[in-house]
Amino acid sequence: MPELPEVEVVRAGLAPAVTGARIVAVDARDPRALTRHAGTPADFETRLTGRRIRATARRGKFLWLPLESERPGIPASLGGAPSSPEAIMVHLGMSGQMLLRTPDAPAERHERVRFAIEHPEHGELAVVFADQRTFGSLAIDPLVDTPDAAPGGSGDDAPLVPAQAAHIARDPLDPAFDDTRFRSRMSATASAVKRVLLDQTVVSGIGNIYADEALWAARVHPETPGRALSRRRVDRLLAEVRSVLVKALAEGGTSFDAQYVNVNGQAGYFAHSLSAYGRHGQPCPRCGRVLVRVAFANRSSHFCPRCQRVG
DNA sequence: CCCCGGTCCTGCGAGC
DNA sequence: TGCTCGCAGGACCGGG
Repeated sequence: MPELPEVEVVRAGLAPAVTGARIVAVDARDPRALTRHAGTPADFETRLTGRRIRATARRGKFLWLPLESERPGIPASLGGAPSSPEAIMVHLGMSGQMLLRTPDAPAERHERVRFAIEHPEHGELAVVFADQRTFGSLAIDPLVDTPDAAPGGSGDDAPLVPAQAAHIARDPLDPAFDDTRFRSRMSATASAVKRVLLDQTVVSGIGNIYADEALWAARVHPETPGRALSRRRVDRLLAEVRSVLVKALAEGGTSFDAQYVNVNGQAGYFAHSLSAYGRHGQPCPRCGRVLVRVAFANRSSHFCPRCQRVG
């Protein structure tokens, strides 16, 4: 559910509170939140305590907090050897939340990890990772150079990306997104176009909701083989992908239930603007035909059988 | 190599 | 009214 717009809302919400803040304490109370962390929960806690957060960054649905390279207490200017760059990697999965709370705030219902931070201007805060379905995870991950030397993602100019996200394509709102590569990947596959949109190595940030919305807007049937789309149709689809992501971002993302919320626990408004997703049985906003839902790749596709045809 | 489908997890709501 | 079961899906992995 958290797709690009939702993760960007979270990143932008965290940015002013965590940029420049020092991590005072870490409580990794649920090891299931650290399944992608190479060490133990205790290792996660001790390696982060005392570190300073340099920035916030996002590529697709992956969010990370780059850390200052200086080791705690030993500035590089005083001869302290800088550690190789690393970041706190965050993936919200299906139901993960990053919440900003007061230092003494009671535990959240599905709280997994809590950071106590101290910001030079805002003072003490708690950053809480809560996650009902436990598909989300945190990790300390080394940062590696981007092959194209462009910034690793939105929010940070450094040409660095977490190793765990290095294989993920840039997202369609990234200025360094490669349209040509996207077109060639699409035209080279027999896979259904929707499967390609969901493939994070082709284009990142799109999940089931925005895939269905973009396909509806572009009048493309989700099962159309990628290679059956003309260049013109691929360009139109990519333009609609960008359009729907930008609109959703402007409305704070899509919230159906209490799962997706911003850092203050508030819902987004884009659910009211959905044209196809979750609207099966209701008329197509464009032609009036009843929208349908069909099983697709262990999830569902929602589309208009009149506006969206294979081929 | 390419493509597809199974798997993890928890809470909710539809339906009996 | 109370229970059970199916569904929601992001990313990864293994089989065909």
